[in-house]
Amino acid sequence: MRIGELAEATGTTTKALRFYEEAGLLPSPDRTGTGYRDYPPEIISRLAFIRRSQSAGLTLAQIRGILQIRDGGQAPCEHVQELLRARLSDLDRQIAELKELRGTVAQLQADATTLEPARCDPASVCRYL
Amino acid sequence: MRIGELAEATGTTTKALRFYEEAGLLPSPDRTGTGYRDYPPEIISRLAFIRRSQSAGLTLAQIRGILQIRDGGQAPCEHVQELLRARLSDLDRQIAELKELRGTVAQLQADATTLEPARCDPASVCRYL
DNA sequence: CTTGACCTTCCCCTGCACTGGAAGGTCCAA
DNA sequence: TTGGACCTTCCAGTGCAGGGGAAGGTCAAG
Repeated sequence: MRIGELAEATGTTTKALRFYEEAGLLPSPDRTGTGYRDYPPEIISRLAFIRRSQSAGLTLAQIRGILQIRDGGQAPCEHVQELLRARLSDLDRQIAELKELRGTVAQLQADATTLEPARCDPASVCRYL
Repeated sequence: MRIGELAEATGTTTKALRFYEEAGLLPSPDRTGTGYRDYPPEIISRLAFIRRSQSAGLTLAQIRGILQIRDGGQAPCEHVQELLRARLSDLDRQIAELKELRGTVAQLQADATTLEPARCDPASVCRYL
């Protein structure tokens, strides 16, 4: 199948497909006599995997790592487990950071709506921050 | 004061100070006879404001907006209130998104540690994702 | 035979907040 | 006078995941 068909079948763009190839996530496909990329149907499930991985918040570099293990003939199970563990603790950290920031901003915002401007000092720009 | 002193006094770098000037957050300072930037001491409180704003999660573009209002002779109170409101709801949205993602990833990770590899289909790369 | 949709490679652009480094000028102490 | 620490400008790159668009080749229908 041609690149446009594949893009439509997988809900992505031809730009992204060429980019994935360049980035080592997709193998270089065969070419037709006139140089058009000619993909085998199996490539669709590979792209489905890429999309599932992305929606789990993995980066393309991490996904490439998994694919390389699989392409090397191994099962990437343990590597995937490790990535998921790391991703989870990273998410916990991010959420905690954002919650703390939310607390700070909420306080600033509360002050800003209840306190009177109270003679802002122009030199310090704004007393609400 | 020279740029290096100012950088040290405010805990930033000379690179960042020149960048802020270029980005319109700092006014162009006077120059010495040989072209060195020569900052007045008041600039320190402006930089303190920039740092406070950054730690509240505002972007440099937003901070520039506030500074421009102040430099135009107005008090930026209302604008700041609006920015904080927007920032707060944006944080709430981000936190909700991350929590949802966390739920997904936690489920994937739980499956990955409890389920046996169970004949992964190499064509779909990894059954855990 | 031409039109329009598709394909190719190529390079630059996006947002964010800087950082690194090169090439050259200046200041101060030994 | 020399050396090192400072300063200047300018250009390029970082990470992330592509997007935009130019210049040109190809395919099928009318």
